[in-house]
Amino acid sequence: MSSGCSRQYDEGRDSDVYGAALMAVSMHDVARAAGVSQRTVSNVVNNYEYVRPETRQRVLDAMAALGYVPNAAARSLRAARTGLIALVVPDFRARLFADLAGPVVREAEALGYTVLIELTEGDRARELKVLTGDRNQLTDGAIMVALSLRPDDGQRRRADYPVVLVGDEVLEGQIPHVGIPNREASLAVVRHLAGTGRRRLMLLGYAPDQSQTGRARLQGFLEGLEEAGLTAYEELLVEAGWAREDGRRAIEEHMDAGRPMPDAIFAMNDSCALGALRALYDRGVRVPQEVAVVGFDDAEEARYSTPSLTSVSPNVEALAGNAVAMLHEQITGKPSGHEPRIVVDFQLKVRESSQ
Amino acid sequence: MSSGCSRQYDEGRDSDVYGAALMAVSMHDVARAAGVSQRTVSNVVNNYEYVRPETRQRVLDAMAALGYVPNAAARSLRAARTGLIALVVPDFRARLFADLAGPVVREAEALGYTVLIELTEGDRARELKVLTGDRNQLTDGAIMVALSLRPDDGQRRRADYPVVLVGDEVLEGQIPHVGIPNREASLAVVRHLAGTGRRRLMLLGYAPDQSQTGRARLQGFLEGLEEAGLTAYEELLVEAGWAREDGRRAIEEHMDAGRPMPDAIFAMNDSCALGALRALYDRGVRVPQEVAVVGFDDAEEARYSTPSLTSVSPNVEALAGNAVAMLHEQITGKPSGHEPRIVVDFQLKVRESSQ
DNA sequence: GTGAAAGCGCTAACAA
DNA sequence: TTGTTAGCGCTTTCAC
Repeated sequence: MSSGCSRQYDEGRDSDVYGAALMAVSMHDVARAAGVSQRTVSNVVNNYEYVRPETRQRVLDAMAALGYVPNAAARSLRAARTGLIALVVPDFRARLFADLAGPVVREAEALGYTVLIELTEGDRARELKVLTGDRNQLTDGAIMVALSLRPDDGQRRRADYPVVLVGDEVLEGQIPHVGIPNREASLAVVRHLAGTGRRRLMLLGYAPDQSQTGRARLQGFLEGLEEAGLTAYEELLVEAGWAREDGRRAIEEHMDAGRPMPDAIFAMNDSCALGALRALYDRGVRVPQEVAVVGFDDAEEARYSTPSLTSVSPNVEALAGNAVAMLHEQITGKPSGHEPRIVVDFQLKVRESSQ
Repeated sequence: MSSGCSRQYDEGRDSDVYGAALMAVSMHDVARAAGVSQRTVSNVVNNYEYVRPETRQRVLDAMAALGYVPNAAARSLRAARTGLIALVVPDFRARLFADLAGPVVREAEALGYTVLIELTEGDRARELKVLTGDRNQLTDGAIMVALSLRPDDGQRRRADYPVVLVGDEVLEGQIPHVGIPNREASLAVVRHLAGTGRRRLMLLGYAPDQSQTGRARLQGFLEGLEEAGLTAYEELLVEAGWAREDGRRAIEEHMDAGRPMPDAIFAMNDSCALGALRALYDRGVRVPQEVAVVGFDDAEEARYSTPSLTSVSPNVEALAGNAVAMLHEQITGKPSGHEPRIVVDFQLKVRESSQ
């Protein structure tokens, strides 16, 4: 009962078609079938060099015959690492986060990791838990887009749980970080608009107590105005959320209130910009003839809106690639070739809405 | 050396800030600190009822003091299940797949699962591997959107690896499946168009050797025409891919070739429809006055295009919820309350493009 | 209510 | 080149 049977589910396997997903054939079973030791099977599975070809073949045959599949849990337990990394984002509805997932999965796979997804809904407690490693010891590390962390939360970080932050750099210098070139790109937008003769620029999506992202974009915007010798009109710093409805409503209210119109609108992101575009269309304001519109993120719909939307296109592949690479370095403990802080590059995609 | 020290990484932990992510404090350590047996710690961790409150508190304190976090690998190894399920999709760029991820993660979490993402790029070999369970024994099951499987691939399925297919039902009856109401919704679209006086309907995105999805939508389209007593014009069955550029190009070519114009276009999905919309706009064809346009999927951009796009909105939450529930039932081996085949409901969101 | 101990499947140190 | 074996951290059966 004990020596011959290494598993508890030998009986009733056929009837138990759906149960006990794991717990199939073990190395021990393969070893027995092939007439070798478990060690040899392990050697074959892990492509260990010094196995006689004939032995290897016998083991491979046995594996195929029995349908052997290595057990990840056992391997992880032994190796003290799971090969899993978490991608922690607020929400997949936000386009940029969904766009991040593909490249992250691809980059991770190239380094031998599998990616699992956690959704925080921007909840501070959940974001903190990632930082403090206060979850299952399931992942070797995490890439997180944090929305609600505060500057001093870095203190609470669990030292031995690798984390890379993407996006806002709330925890300056405390955690490795891959950022979006918010200030630089905003500057480039203003230069573009000023360079095509626009003089009265609106910043749409401003908020008094803003995210770092918002502040950086505002800063770049103001710097750009100054550089171009343009006036920063207070009534053209328009408060609004960053969703389409927000952009649409803000523009409608602005016009309804009879406030002076800009000749260019720089929205904090594409959603907001597209909402604005819609409002302008509804009111018969021609884009770009009367007002130019520029967004941020280069969401796919920016390319296909009517008119197509000029937008800042951050290098998402670089974002993902750097994040995964930095995480990998933390996990393997290798000295970092990357700086702990990286800002990826961007392109300004000039389209119909600003020409 | 052996009795007092249960871990090999006791020394040098502080210097080893990044290495050995797992392998932290074990139950054994907590037990020793709290002066109880490992069994008791386990009982506390798992909320076992019969633990004296005072003992429980002592254990909890020790856990907090040492920063204990349970080890998922060990637990999985013991339990013969990992609590992980895979969401296997071709690509996250396709809107619907990304939209699926959020609800799947949420539903899964409610049932105690964590979701990990695998990208197939529509590669047949990778899709097959999911079916045959020929990967790591890492997940308890998989939810897959398969693009390249063939009808008889079901044979090769590994009986004890739970899988639910979402979308196309290539493996009819062989694998539990949650589908999109392609035929029914297409029928509803034609009824809507015919009901608003349209007579010459184009189907955009037809392909000779089509996916099941395409065939079902075609079928619903044709049934609808027949029902409404309309003619199915062959030149209005327009071959095209389903991406925006495809839709745009197809319409451009159609017009350039001087082929007769429809008074309504039903595109196979929103991307394609939005491409068509753009082509019509560029050529000065008014939508919906001259031509109505309808899409499929109810992507977010459909709501915000100009004009906003009428579209079929499949119930994605239901899709995700049913898929996770069906998978869970397979995993736990419970008799299925659901049918092995489910088609979710839908809504036709009528917007400006068809009014 | 709690303790002792077996063993899940695997890797790797030690032997041979 | 291959065999033997000791655990990785956890759950759980069997005692007490």
